[in-house]
Amino acid sequence: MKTQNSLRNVMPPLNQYSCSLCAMSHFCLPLGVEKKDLEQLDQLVKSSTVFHQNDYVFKQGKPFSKVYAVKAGSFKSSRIDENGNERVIGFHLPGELIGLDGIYPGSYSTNVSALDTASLCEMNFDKLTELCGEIPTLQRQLLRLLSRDIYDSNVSFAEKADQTAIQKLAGFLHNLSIRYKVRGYSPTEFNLAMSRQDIASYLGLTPETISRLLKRFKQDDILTIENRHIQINDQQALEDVVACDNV
Amino acid sequence: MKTQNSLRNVMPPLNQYSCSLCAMSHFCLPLGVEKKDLEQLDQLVKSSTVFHQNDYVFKQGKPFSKVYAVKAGSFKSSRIDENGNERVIGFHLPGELIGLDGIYPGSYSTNVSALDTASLCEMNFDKLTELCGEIPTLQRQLLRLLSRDIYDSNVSFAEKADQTAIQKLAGFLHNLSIRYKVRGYSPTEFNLAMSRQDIASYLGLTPETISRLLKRFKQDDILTIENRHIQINDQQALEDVVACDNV
DNA sequence: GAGCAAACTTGATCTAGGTCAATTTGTCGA
DNA sequence: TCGACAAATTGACCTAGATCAAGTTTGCTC
Repeated sequence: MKTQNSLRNVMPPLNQYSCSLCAMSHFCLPLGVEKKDLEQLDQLVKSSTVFHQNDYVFKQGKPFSKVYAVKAGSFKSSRIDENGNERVIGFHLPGELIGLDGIYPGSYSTNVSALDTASLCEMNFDKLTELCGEIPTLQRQLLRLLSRDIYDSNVSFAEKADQTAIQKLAGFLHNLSIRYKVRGYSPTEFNLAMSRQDIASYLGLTPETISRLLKRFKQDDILTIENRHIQINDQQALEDVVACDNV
Repeated sequence: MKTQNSLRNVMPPLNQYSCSLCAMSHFCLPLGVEKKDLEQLDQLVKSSTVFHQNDYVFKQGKPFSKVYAVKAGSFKSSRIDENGNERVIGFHLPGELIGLDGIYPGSYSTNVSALDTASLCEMNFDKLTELCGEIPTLQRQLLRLLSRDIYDSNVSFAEKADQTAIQKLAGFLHNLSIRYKVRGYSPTEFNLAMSRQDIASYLGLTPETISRLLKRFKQDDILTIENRHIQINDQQALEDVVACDNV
């Protein structure tokens, strides 16, 4: 049974109410924090709030007070522009922190919603920073996670710059694959939690283009895709497309 | 004399060796920190390292150990891709922190170099985080500054998405103007510290396009520009271009 | 202040990906 | 199981901005 589940990005069991028992602790805030200190962290974490598809965690402009850690499933963050168009900023997988963009302005700057049935841990940010004053390793990890967001956006900003549409899409799929792999899911077979529209918005393309490019990948046997179920048949070819656009 | 200087983005005097005396303390780490605590911060800050045009602060891949605060002048950060092409990530003005992207990977992920004669304060990051454990307001401000980078990149990512070339350029100039204004420089007359090539790279355009668009702005009397000296004649028109592309 | 490389400008042409419009397919509530 | 609405696909066409190729300025070095 375990083998079968690991083929898909299904959720791990939700009945884990402690950081020390959580499967995501190696990606999340507890990384590096000693067991005895984790008890203090546990006390300020409200675990496993469950969300269903399209449920909002928070909306753009809402006063900032908490940060969230993805426990299972996926979330998307987006912003609505003055014309009412949604622009997807990112997708969040288990172990990733959400809401860090709200510290500076004092209010959340994005909408965050669940893409499938998913769960989060909630932490009061003021209490978390207090605890960071007492536990240096926790402070260090919080800073690392903030830095990761900066690092990731710098790298992807630079990479996307001169990429063609097909390179962007190949890079996106490869990135998803890596992130699933690191988390113990299959890197070659998973369900896309997001719509073509979401992917297009995130990559700065149109749904029509996504559709046409996926068709090309299918024709070249690089991947098998049916609706939102995707299987990567040739990971190397996907990487080759990212590296060079003359394919 | 003071009045004349304030018209341009000239550097403030460099002989300020204490955070409590620094003109940028309201944008930088000291914000919100009490006077008595600032003495401790002063002790770990190495002030006013001077850089000349094209001098590197650090290069991509160098082990992370320090963060830097811009004291005067401007810096650019960029990444070099596998083909050797430079991609500009951002421009940094006084009061902004540099190097925060290095915390997570443990090495700097960008090249940072001076665009003109400029100066920095250096801080050992481990010592800084230690001090944050003792001074909650300092910790809070460090977190706010990290969060600002995330916030800014989210917002600009979303904004640039559906913008035309002229909207991006108008937005860029308007943003520079605002940042100068906040820092007490003239918002309407300043020198562009960066080349057309740098602007193009940052906006995901070509130098040719930048050149043609600046010409349009000149023809429409929205701005006067001679080489790198720029004067914004109609700030409102600039904002109108950003808001709507049918101009 | 002469010489030269780098930065910038200008014009002509081309194309990747957007736009618009018409189907087709999938989903979900009653 | 049906019906209606949203998501995805497909095709025809178009345009913003890239590319390529000269020029022209600027500013730096000796």
